[in-house]
Amino acid sequence: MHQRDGGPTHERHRIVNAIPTVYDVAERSGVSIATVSRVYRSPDSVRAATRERVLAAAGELGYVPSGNARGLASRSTGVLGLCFPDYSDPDTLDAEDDDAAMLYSDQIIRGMERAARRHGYALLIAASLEGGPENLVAQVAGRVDGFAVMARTVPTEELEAISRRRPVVMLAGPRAKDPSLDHLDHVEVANEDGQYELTRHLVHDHGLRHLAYVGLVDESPDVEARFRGFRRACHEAGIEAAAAPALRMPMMTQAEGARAAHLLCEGDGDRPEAFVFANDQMAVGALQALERRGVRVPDDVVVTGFDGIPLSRLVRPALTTVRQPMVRMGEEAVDLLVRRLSGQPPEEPVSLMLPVGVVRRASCGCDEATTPSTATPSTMTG
Amino acid sequence: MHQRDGGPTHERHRIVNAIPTVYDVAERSGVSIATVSRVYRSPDSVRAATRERVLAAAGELGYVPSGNARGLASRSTGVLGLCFPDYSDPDTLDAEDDDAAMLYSDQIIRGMERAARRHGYALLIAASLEGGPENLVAQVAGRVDGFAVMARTVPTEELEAISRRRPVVMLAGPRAKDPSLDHLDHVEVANEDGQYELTRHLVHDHGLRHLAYVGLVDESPDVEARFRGFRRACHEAGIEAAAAPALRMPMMTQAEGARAAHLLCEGDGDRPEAFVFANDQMAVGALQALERRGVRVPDDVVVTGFDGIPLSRLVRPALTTVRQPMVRMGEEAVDLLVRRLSGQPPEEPVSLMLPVGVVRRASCGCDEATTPSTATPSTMTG
DNA sequence: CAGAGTGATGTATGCGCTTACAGGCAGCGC
DNA sequence: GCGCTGCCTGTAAGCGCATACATCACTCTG
Repeated sequence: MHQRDGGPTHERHRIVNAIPTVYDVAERSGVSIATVSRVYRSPDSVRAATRERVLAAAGELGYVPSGNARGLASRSTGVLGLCFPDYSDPDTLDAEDDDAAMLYSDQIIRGMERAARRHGYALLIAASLEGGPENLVAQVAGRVDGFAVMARTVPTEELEAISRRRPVVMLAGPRAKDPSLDHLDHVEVANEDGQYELTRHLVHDHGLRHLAYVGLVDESPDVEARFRGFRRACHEAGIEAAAAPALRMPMMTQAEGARAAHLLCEGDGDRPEAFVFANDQMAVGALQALERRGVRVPDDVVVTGFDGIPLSRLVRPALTTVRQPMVRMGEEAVDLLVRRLSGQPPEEPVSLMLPVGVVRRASCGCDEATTPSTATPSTMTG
Repeated sequence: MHQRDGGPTHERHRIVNAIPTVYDVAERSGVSIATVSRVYRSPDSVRAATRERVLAAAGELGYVPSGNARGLASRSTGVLGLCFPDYSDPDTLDAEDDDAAMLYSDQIIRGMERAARRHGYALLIAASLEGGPENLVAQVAGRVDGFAVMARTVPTEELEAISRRRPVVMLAGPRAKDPSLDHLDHVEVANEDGQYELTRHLVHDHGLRHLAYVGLVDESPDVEARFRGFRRACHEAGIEAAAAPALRMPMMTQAEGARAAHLLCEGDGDRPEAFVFANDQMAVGALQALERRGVRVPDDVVVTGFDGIPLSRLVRPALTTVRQPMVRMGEEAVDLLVRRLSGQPPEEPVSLMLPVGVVRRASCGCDEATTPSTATPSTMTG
């Protein structure tokens, strides 16, 4: 059936510019397709002379093994995937926030790519189009051995169906709000503890009592966790709600951060002593807005962020923040996937909570040189 | 041959946790596999009632079409690829430069991902491991419909063979130093003209005559082009070589930038009036080093960068630089690939040179508000 | 020198899907 | 009533590779 000697079924391969296949290489080097395959899969099992002939023919033809065929026959692709949300507005390609917004998912991509490569995998990435085709996950899922999904990127039910049959790890977000997904591996960071530590630092070490939390976007479990940490620290310090209000912003961009800064400054003279932002981008925006208003940081007001993006170190004053190990998150995700792929399926789902570190810099009044402290590393299973 | 009724050949599918296939869905919904396939490929060609049944069965089974099988049968994968160099040192995971170094390839990834998604493609990325397996390209090439390669990521001959049969576009670097690759599409930015314009700005508008160029790494055609632009501007202004020396650094990191700044400051009192860096990272490193030395920018010395990374806007003083449209570069690459994939093969190779823009900010003595100028947009074919 | 053992290669099948092509079955005009 | 036309569905043949198994040419052992 697969003879290459001019049978009409393979006429296509006589077309000049077709992509060469094992059959072409086999014919040209005078061996069978099995031998060609072996040259690539297990070179040692082929006599050296034969191998050379085959490789020479392959080189002349520009032959590259088809990943599709290989994957189909061997039932594995050697590719891992990542689905992440596309936060950016496609119309504001060169806008300021566009670049900055990139950092979070980029670091994860980088971490995953790096770890994947270590394990011999490539990485397939796909951002979910805002209101785009739902089949995104399916597209990815159908081409990879396993994949990671950033929280709230994919409809729960779809994810549930897919994840029944292949390894999926969830990134960020809560452990598994939805019980139908609690069999998934999961990687998150210690959002609550990190924000708790940072807030505690402001209260204890700097003696601040009037704090404002900014960035409580609904539906973001990460931000909710951070807010819980903030409230817990306030509560423990005996600061009542009135002194620790929260500002809910619709987005977490630099522009919103600037807007929030203005709002807080115009609050009838009782400006909070500290603006505690839910992420670095907003804090950076606020820093710039405050500079324009002539409000000095940290002398007049303390500002903190969350994430530890590179910018946070470079703005002036440098931003006190909580560093998230985003690259590592990607790496851990890949490690989990690889473990699932090589291990026996019946294994307990794993949930990793990566430690975060409070980074004390100038924007809270600390010296840049101060040693960072580490908050609550923890790993749990089940 | 493909009956699912218990023939021993398909026994595997009776195993509990196997990944479901068209056969399983077909059996469960009482149709043939062709109909299942049609439900996904051309839903309108299937009666609504039948479609529902099939989708219901698919949902219950957690069925996802195999991208491998689909790709094999339809001879296209719906995936585009990118091979990029991995500049980062794997041992310095949390080092400063690690984050910053990310920006260049990341922006391209982002641009490609975005454009790919617009065209219905996913993106497969793979960094070339330093001294790693050569088959990287092959791995990618075998799984995609077409791909982009960042300059000097892939051995020429390998690329030549592969690119004979499928679309490849080259990113950055010179048009095609190697004539065996001159059939490739190519996207680059106007490095020389950008650096020329920037240098000219320093000479004409700020009256500087003593400039030092930093970052002439050998083997980087982009940096070489920039240096040519620098020299051309100097030459035209009648500045002789002695007044415009060049410092060759082995890397283009922030640390190297800082080192370069120190070297230039210790040059026996005749410190240059301007440090012209080949990229933003070095310039940012220099900025910090100079601040520590108590050298004021731009009052004591002017500093400029190249790239227009987000940091450049946020450091103080904000960095005068040349903005490269890196995201757009990725998008253009994808557009070229898509065009090749949908068009008739016999089409002239295309070379795009994307325009860059001089961004005048505080580090050269300009106000941040100054309007950026644009250097030499151009597009050529052939 | 026969038979067992070994290494290199060929043969044949199927991985899960797409897609021409072929059929079945309505409704239509004649 | 008959053939025709369209619509829907089934049949079957690969897509390019991996791999179990068969084959073949030798070498080795007794």
